[in-house]
Amino acid sequence: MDTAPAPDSELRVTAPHRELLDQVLDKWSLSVLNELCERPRRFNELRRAIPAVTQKSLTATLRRLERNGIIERELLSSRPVAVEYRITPLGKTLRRPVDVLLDWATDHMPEIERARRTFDTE
Amino acid sequence: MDTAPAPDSELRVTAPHRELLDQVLDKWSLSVLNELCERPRRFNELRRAIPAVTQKSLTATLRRLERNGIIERELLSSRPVAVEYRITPLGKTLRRPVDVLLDWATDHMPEIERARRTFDTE
DNA sequence: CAGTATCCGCGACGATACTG
DNA sequence: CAGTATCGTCGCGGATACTG
Repeated sequence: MDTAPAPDSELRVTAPHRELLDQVLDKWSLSVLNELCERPRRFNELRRAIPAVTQKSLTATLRRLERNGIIERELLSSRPVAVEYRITPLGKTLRRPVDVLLDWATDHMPEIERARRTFDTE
Repeated sequence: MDTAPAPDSELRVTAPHRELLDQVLDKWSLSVLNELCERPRRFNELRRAIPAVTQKSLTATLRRLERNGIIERELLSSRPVAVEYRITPLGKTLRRPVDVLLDWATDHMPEIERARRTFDTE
């Protein structure tokens, strides 16, 4: 090899990585994941659980997560039509990284807010 | 307590969490972090290291990370003007969560690509 | 060298209305 | 109930030009 890379541990931020993170960590995905990690939900259950999301955005989020194999959609053949969304085994593996990230955010939020105030007032 | 929450481990996706993740995991932040984790860099060093980024976006990314206390900007009083960016202790704590996330992405990329192909062809 | 200023396109997202 | 369709807004990010 010529360019002698990787000093300690590489971050490897490739285009596919970025695209994947954009799909999986987008605005509503974490909230949806949160709900579906507890138990399967129907569409309107999710709407009620995440009041700020619109139909359109929720549908888009669900499709995106389904396409990436994170969640599953099952059409229950009942009277008016019912759909159940549940997390897949692959989706469950995403939980740990997300938890680590949210723990980081929670732990360092005070420090970050201090940094912001300092930055904003000088 | 009344609403008996948290079945296993809660995800806690609050608005501040989302805002923070948006600031810290945005399009170019991971690449910048990657570079600055190795060693401090000057502005144009970063541009060369991340060829796809524009001046404007790089500047914006650096400001945002600086505001959140993730990186530091030092103005070196040399002849033409030199600026050095380096990661802060707080910034270093972000490394682990990001690594976990990227490892997840790397590990599951094949499975995810399979899921996408399946979804797209049916 | 390290930015700032300006213009602009494009995709994300919301609001609203309609449907099998 | 679980969507689709349409319209409109807004802001990110790119392209380009200029500056201390």
